[in-house]
Amino acid sequence: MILFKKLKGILLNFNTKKFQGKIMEPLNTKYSPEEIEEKWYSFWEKNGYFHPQPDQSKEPFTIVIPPPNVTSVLHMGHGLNNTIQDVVIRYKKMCGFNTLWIPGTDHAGIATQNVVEKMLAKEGKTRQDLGREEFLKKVWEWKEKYGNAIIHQLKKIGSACDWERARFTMDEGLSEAVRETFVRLYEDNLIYKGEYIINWCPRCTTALSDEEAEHQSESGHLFHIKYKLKDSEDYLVVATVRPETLLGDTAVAVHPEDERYQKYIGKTVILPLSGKEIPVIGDTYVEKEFGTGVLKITPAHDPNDFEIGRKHGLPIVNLLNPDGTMNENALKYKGMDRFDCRKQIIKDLKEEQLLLKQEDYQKSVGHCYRCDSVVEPYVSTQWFVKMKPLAEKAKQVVETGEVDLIPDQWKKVYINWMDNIRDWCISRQIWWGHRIPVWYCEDCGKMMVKRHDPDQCEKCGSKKIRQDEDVLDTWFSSWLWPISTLGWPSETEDLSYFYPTQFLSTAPEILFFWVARMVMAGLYFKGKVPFSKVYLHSTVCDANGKKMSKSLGNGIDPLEVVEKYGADSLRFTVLYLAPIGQRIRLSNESFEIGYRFSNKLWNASRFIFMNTGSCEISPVEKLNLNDWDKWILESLNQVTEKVRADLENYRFNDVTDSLYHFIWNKLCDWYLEVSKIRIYSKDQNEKNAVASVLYFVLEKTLKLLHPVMPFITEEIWQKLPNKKGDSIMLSDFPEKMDLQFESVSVKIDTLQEVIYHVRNIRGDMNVTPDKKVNIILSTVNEDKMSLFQAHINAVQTLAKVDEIVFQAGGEKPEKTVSAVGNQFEVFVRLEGLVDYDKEIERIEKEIAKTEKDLNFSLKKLENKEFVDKAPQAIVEKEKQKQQELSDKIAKLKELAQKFGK
RNA sequence: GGGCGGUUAGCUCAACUGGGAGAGCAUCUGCCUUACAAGCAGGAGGUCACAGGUUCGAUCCCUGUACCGCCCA
Repeated sequence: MILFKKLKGILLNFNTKKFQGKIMEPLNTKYSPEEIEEKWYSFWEKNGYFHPQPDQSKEPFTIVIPPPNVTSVLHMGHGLNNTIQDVVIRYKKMCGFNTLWIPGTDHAGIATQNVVEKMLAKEGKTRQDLGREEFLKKVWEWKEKYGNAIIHQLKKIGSACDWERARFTMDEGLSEAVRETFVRLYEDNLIYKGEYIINWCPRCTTALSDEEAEHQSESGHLFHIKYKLKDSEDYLVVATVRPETLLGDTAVAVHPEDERYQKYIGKTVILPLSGKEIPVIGDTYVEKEFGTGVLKITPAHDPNDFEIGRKHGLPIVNLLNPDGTMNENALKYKGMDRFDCRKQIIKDLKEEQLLLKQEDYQKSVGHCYRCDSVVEPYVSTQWFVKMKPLAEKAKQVVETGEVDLIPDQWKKVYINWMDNIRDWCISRQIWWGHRIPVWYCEDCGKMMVKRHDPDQCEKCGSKKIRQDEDVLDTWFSSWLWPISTLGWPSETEDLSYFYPTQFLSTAPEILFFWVARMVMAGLYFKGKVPFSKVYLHSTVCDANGKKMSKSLGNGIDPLEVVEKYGADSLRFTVLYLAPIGQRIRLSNESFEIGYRFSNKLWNASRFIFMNTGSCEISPVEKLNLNDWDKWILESLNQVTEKVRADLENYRFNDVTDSLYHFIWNKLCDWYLEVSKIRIYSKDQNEKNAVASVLYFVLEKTLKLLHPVMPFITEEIWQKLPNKKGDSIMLSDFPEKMDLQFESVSVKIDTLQEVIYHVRNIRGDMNVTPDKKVNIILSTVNEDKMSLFQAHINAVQTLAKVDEIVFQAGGEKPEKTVSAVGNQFEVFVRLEGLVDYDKEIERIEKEIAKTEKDLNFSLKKLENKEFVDKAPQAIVEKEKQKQQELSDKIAKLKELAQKFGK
């Protein structure tokens, strides 16, 4: 067998030499993505196809990439997201837009600092050992060395990004944008500094925004603790999930209408373990039904308590050091780690018999989104952006559809968030990032917020000024991304031409972090929404439906997939498997879908090249088309229309599905097979005609597929005799042609039905493909008769038939096996004896099936209400169906009777 | 606790505005037929989660239940 294959290869290679005419040499026998992908990527890049210039005669179409972190490596989520963007960019380019896709990276303050600190830790050093300036130098070195890796990995999957416009959030220009933004918002009273409760990561020792604290459900306990009343034997029982914070309690609260506790309001309780006296207050915030109905108030360590504390003027007692150990306010627990402290306090409460009850309870705990440590609600002085004024307009543009979220359901989520928006904590206690442009005078205490670094105090002239130590949240630079990458705050030509952008594709989890804030920034600083369409792509999961993540280690490396199956296979597969708004489940084997499809396309193309070398290719308009030609052109027309519509509606899985079935099931299974008749014919005119149609269809098909599979389509397209231009990337996306070929589909359906019946009989009767059969086609319908007569060849070739005899109705011929079609019968003549038992079994099975259908149809038609109320067309259809089924049953019964004798 | 999705063939998912459900993979049978065995031809496989309701008619619309997932608190 192996020998045979090898021989086949040699023969093919030998044959191809003969075919070197006006057509370039055929494709390699084997589809090898690695041999073509790099070649074409550098071809596109070298020729500047990714790098547009503002051109007033053309309409721009712009996408900004969601900038990946400099610390991350390409994962499957990027694979999917960037495939989607690339499909849109390439499609729009082929539609004649002046397209720009801006790539870039994000400095990822906390994450990057963590990486570099870990490196230092290996040398036994801390960032404090180096000092701020030296440390930042190290981070930049690291960034230059490793930070661009991810963005270049995007090239492997074919991304048509304009690399000359690649940006980084810490670039000079983008830093200027950040500073301008900060100062302007401060001047407009939208940025303020204040002491509030924020999320604190004790491991990163920095504040986090609400969005950066990820809440997870964990099993814990609800502790019932006895708080004794002052000068009394009476006591209150407080229920809490965090007993370790009780030393920071500054009140105990009950609902003012709670009959059990009303009388205690205004009294004083003794705080366990410390003996401190704190008041009992009344507040409607307390839920009477929760726990015991008595709430301890710890303003420094709970956001709700913080609010109540403010309302009641309670003192704030902070128990924690920035690193998560207990401070002096924790009295004898000072210096202990927060988690050890909890254990110790529970133990001590038990010993003093103050712990009355401990019940299981599911609690929600915040974790740092960068290092996963448990974050602490923590009171400190931070910088905030006032969100309400910005949110108002940002909400409106989504409500009106000026910014369209796809799929639709995200609108509600977005609007809900905007309605409940809270101020944004933007200061971070780290070194890597945009330093806050605020200076303080050491002499007079003056605070200055400046666009340019000052060298002295503007009030007292003192030179002793120092800049705020903190840096800004990374998202404070990424929310400017659509404007800053185009040059803002400078009014550049790029900005005025390419802004606003048209499309954004991103992961749903950063809808608030990033998308919502970009809308705010775009509106506030530029007066225009930053994009009109936002596509929130599917979540990429493993085969078990678990989200792929680094910590779970269940990710699939896209680069390994590209190496094994090729970028086109990766792209096709992720789109094919990602229905809009759903999860996408991937395993390593999933990519075989794309690979098999690539291989199919490759081989189909190879077949065409191999057999048409000597052909004269003419425009299809000049050809005398047969029914099959018309049918494939009509099918092409339909798929063109559908693919266009689905691309416009971002239904990427429908795009891949339509193309898959057109290419595989129509072009390859039928048209290519039937074209073999003419391809192998001796008549050169016939050969020329079919070759012309084949190339026409192939060229259009490749273009339709190019946005999804850029490499393989370019490789094949470049070898077409009928290509025009330098690259498929620059060609026009196919448009629907004006054809009037709808009527051929009925004809081809009938022919396919005949072929299907013969194949079915062959299968049932175990006739191997090497044995040709003779058949009799019987019909009283004249149209069908002439159709069959005109297409003898197709039936012969596709059903492996030798001789066809036509018969205008009448008796079933002897020694045949039969099948009943729609207004025709097929009789397959079998050598030797026909197995009558088997034949009668076949027919009876068919009768049973048909009768079931007929009964259903009759039941409907017997229903008066159906006939009266259903639309006329539906009733007609049903009647016709009933007629066809009855006819079929009559024929089948007639046949059965013959055997019954 | 609030919000948003989902439940269709053994598995993963489709089905445009209601008119007796499709694909890929897996499976069974036959086949190296001169593009492709990563292939071809044929077959089997589904009370469309459950219970009500609207309708001549419900996988599709409405209500409720169960289970799963995501987001927010």
